[in-house]
Amino acid sequence: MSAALTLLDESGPSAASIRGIAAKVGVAPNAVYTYFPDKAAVVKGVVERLLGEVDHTASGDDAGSWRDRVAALAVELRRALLAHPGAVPLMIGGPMDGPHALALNERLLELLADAGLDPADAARAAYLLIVYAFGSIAMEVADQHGVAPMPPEQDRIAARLDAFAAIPATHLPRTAAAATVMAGYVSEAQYVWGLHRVLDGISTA
Amino acid sequence: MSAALTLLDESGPSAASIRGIAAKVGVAPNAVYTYFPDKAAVVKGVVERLLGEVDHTASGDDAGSWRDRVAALAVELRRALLAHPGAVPLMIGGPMDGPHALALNERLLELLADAGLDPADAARAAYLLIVYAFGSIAMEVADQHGVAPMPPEQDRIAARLDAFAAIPATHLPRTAAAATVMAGYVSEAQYVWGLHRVLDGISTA
DNA sequence: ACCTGAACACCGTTCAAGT
DNA sequence: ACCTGAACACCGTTCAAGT
Repeated sequence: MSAALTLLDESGPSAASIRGIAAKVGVAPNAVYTYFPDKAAVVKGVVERLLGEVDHTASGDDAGSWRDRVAALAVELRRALLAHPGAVPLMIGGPMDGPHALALNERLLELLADAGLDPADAARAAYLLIVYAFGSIAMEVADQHGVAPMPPEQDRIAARLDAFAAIPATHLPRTAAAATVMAGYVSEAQYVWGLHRVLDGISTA
Repeated sequence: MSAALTLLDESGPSAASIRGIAAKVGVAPNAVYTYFPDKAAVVKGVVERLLGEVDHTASGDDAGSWRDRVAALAVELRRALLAHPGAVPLMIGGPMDGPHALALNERLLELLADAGLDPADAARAAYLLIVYAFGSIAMEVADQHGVAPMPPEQDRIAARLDAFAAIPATHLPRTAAAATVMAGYVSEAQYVWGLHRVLDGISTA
């Protein structure tokens, strides 16, 4: 059942309608209410399903430093979420308190405890990392959804350059220059760079 | 006209419907299409209106360090957005490329240039700060919208404690402990703490 | 230019009824 | 328990028509 849900947001961008799901499963719209009390519950199910796709073993059990392991987990999270970009906007819509969300948080807290942070600092640092990861991924999806079905990265860079060419360089000189700079970066590189700045900040806490 | 838009999302949480707006203005639903081509344009207008509410002078012209000025701007941004919590989910829905969004970005780049960052680092750092601020505010709104119309902070802390009391402490010991820790923090304090960790990270770049 | 009434193809959700 | 048909109160959007 919930398998059909993810199949749906693969096809449509924000076509996560109850009626659409029912049609895809080949059933009447109201039959969905046998399994879910309302649409919010369906969305929650999709979010949990997606978070379950995150491979926690990506942060190896004894691999490198705690920083590398946190970074690997964050990159794996991004990979899992960007596999279904249409579902990403649904995550920030409501609180993430399902089992898979909590398991991810637990894993993160373990890694931060290994880093030597006391529980209070680890709690705040974990929240910071989660805010950064989900915020970054959500903005990435928001900035690109408009061009049709997922053009390759190099084409999107060109599109970004075109879009920012309209920025009035005389009135907003720094923004125009920054746009040129950012257009040269691959999204994942920016994500990883920001992640390491956050990790730097946490290390000083 | 756009004044009526913000008035609307003050009243309703996500009642930003075209028909609802039209009713509030006392006009037929389709009359809205005289001013906006479609709903996306209306949303864009609301977002821009809200970003225009940010007081750029909050980061004083010659006050303290560049860090204090960036922090003041970020806190002012949070204040402006949380004044209309219902509109926050609309911001991450689409790209923010309006005049006020660009002006905010320009101001941020100025402050980072004052900090001595070269244009390339300033561009990436500005994006990181924007991701953090909007991501943090969006998650803050997402975590609390469910309890009716904005209970005071101290009540929400109690609610958070109740919500996390259900966390299985045996299976997720660190998450349970972290939840207790986080419940003791005021949202703005966590926001400012994370902001300074990000600023620490930027300083090391 | 600005507004209306009426209609189109959608929503989420409920209710009574069937197996 | 699981599904259906029919209906309710909504959406965003279009179109022809009025001033």
